[in-house]
Amino acid sequence: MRKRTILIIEDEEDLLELLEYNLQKEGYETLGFLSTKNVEQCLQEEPIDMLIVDRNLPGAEGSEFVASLRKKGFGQAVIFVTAKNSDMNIEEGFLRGGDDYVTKPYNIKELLLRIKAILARTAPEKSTLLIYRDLSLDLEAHLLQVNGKAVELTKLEFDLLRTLIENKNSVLSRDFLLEHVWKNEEFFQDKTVNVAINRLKNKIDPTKEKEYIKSIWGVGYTLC
Amino acid sequence: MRKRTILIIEDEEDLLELLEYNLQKEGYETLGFLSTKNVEQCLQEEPIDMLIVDRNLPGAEGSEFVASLRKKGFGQAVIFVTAKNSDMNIEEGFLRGGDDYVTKPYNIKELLLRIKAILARTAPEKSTLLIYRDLSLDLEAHLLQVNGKAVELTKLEFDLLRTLIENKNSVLSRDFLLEHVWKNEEFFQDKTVNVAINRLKNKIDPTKEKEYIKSIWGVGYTLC
DNA sequence: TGAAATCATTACAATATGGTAACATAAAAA
DNA sequence: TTTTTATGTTACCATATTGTAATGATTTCA
Repeated sequence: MRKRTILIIEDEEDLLELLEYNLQKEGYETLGFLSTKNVEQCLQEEPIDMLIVDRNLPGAEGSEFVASLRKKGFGQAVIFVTAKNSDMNIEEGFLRGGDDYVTKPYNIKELLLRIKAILARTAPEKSTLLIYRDLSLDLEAHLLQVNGKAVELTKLEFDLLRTLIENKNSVLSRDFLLEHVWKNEEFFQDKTVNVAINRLKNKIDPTKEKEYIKSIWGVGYTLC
Repeated sequence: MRKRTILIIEDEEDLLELLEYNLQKEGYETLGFLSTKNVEQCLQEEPIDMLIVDRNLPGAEGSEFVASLRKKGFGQAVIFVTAKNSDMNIEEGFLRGGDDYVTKPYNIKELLLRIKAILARTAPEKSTLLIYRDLSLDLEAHLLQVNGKAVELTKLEFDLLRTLIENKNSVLSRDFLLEHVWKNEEFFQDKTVNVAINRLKNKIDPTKEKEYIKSIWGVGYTLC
């Protein structure tokens, strides 16, 4: 399951750090910014699920910034954080596209709960991620990450690794693999599997330090 | 547009009345209840958009009642109202399916804003702008801007790009695209997709500097 | 220890797949 | 109508992928 990513804009460095620490402890990815600079670019490039924005930023009003994002079509949920507490300000925050509002000094536990509630509504998650050790296979994006780094696989290699992970506690015979990955056991030879496994190994572990795939003599292959 | 209907459970009659008055003034339909009795029947019969629930009801805990509703499949947004203010209680409210939380004595203006924000989220009007990197697709105006500059697309190209952006984290197979863009998978060939993608690429990135669309060998196409 | 079986690795050739241009046809516009 | 535009199809070529065979390494077991 992909981690939810939360982008935070907070000019007080201590507070930003503290917030990131707490969010990471809860299992979120965080991206901290001390100003609105570069935030838009980041939104275009990264899959952000939610923003936490201080309204009192040096230079720009946080809520104005969010309003401009909304105009440009960014739809992510936003929680405003602020020291201000008058009606006027709360109203303005909501009107400019905020989903929730927390006043400083805030209770971190409450903030976490609000985040959870909002994410449950706005980014209902699909679980297309297969994880094995530091391998993560995104079935929809057809993407493999090894220790966080993207590695390109061909369709065959991808299907092969997927089958291995889906059956990570079994040794898979070559016949099994031919049937499930190649879909046509009779047509191919056992050696074909050898070569494919070999190619896969080289791609996911070119330095051969990690030993993901083990061959069981006379039986087949398994993850180890 | 239909008025949004808010169901309120609040045992203090004065407060209930005041709240209903304020909500109606804002243009909502309201349904007031002094206890949880009959609420479920009402939910089945009326199109309710949101519930506002006092947690301190005589007899039942409001949050328990909501939890039981959730179990039965009612998905409406819930705002809890309570005099309590400890972490414990806030947490329990959220965990049991609340979307927001307001403590008495609450500021009616803030409550109204929270209602508005939550309704916007739970019954959203769909955004007319789709963004991907420096591509912005205006679905209503049927207009594409690449880095702020208008680019003309045919209907097919537009639908294709729209589908790609709407599924920007997935690799889309040619079959999927034929089904969703051409609407008739069987009638067309896979090659048709190739050519259409190719034409689209040439329009949004004629100099081939930006690489918006990537083909995944043996799988399909995706934004990158 | 040594032969047989199994497996890893490499190189090469066959095949599948994708890109692109050209053409054909249908639909829309003039 | 003619002209333009949109879009499906085909053909051809480049390239990525993958099966196979050959060779060398490793494991098993008598």
